[in-house]
Amino acid sequence: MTSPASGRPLRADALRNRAKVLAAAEEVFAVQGTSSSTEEVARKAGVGIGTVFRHFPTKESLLEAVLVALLERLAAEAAELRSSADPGAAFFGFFSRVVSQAATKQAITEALAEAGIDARETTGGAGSGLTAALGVLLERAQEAGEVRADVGPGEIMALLAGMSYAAARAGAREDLLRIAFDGLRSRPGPDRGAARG
Amino acid sequence: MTSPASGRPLRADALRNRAKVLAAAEEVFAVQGTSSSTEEVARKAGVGIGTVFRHFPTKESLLEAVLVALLERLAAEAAELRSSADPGAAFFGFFSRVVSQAATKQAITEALAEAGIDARETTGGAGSGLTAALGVLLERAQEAGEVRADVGPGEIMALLAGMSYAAARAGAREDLLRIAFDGLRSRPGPDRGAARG
DNA sequence: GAAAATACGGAGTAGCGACTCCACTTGTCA
DNA sequence: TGACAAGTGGAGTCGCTACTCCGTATTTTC
Repeated sequence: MTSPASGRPLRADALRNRAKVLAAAEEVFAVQGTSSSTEEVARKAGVGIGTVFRHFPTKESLLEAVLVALLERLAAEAAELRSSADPGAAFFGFFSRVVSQAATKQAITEALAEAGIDARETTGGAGSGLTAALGVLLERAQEAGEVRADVGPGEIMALLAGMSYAAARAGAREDLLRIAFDGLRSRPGPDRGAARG
Repeated sequence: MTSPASGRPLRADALRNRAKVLAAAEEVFAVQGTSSSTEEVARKAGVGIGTVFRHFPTKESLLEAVLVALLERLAAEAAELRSSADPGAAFFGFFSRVVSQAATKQAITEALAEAGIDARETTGGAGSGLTAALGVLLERAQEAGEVRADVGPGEIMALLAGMSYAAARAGAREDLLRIAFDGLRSRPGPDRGAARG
């Protein structure tokens, strides 16, 4: 992602500007939501609008780049916890961290929701790295008996997105996580038919 | 809401049109999201744009009217279940129903999220009726030992909004509800410090 | 059933936001 | 260091959408 698809590498100043735009976009989208204008991003980055569009030809492509960057960072964090001595704490701690970040950074919720869609369709999309890293954390926590055995990474991604959404709007983050975590820890009992549609 | 704040009651045709607009707005917002244009609503209702704006002077006021109507309907449903013989089934069944509706009707998720904000601030806003009705269902389920005692209506509203969001984007509705319901049923154990931020 | 009051429809206005275009600047390479 | 390629900035275009205005139609009232 540091050189154009066709031809030479980017010029030094262009590379610098690209990074500035990406950073600015991340901040603007995180705080004010993804419907913020491209001009706002350009202003924050200290470049002209033309420059933004040169690097990211549509708003959608800019948004996508930001979301991918967010997901990659989360995936890296998850990967670091892979060999933690306490798999339960690693899993639940990571989950909490993501939700608490999302409460102030709206873009994360959207990234998770999109990645969740990907995960369900098993398309090797943007979120596959996070899904994979999360899968390892999940598996280890399950082996340690800290998380019920009948859930997969896809459900966790969806739960992550849902909790992030709820926490960002209504507060009550800790109460919600308490409920979700107890649900994740509980051994599946006999089906009481409660989830009928 | 059937006569203007100042003066005479609405003319018969105006009353008719108001209802048509409200119904059309509900459908359009539910299916295509709340960023659909007012013109789309007018077309669906079979009236001119001028008529829409005569009844609802801003788009925001139209949206609010739709959301309030949705919340009132949900509150009425909840109220009907108040005297059910099986409080657990009543509570969980209602919860499932709302989430499964929200999966296809985006407006519901937004209404719930707004109501969740209301509920937390104890503002007697649009969602207070639903929060109250839900509170009764919750309390009865708690007395019957079907739901843990340490959650209140506010958390349930937030959970409802979060699950609706997740179910609408990522699917996996039943899996998510299974986790959430087990979390709601579980007796609160010793604090394992998992919900730290 | 006619006058007065009320409501309707939809062309028109205003403003915003994504995206383009090109004269000008900056970096690269021999 | 000069020539050329690459990149920049921001005024301008285009399309979309919330909202207004007013001539016409409908309802109510007496």
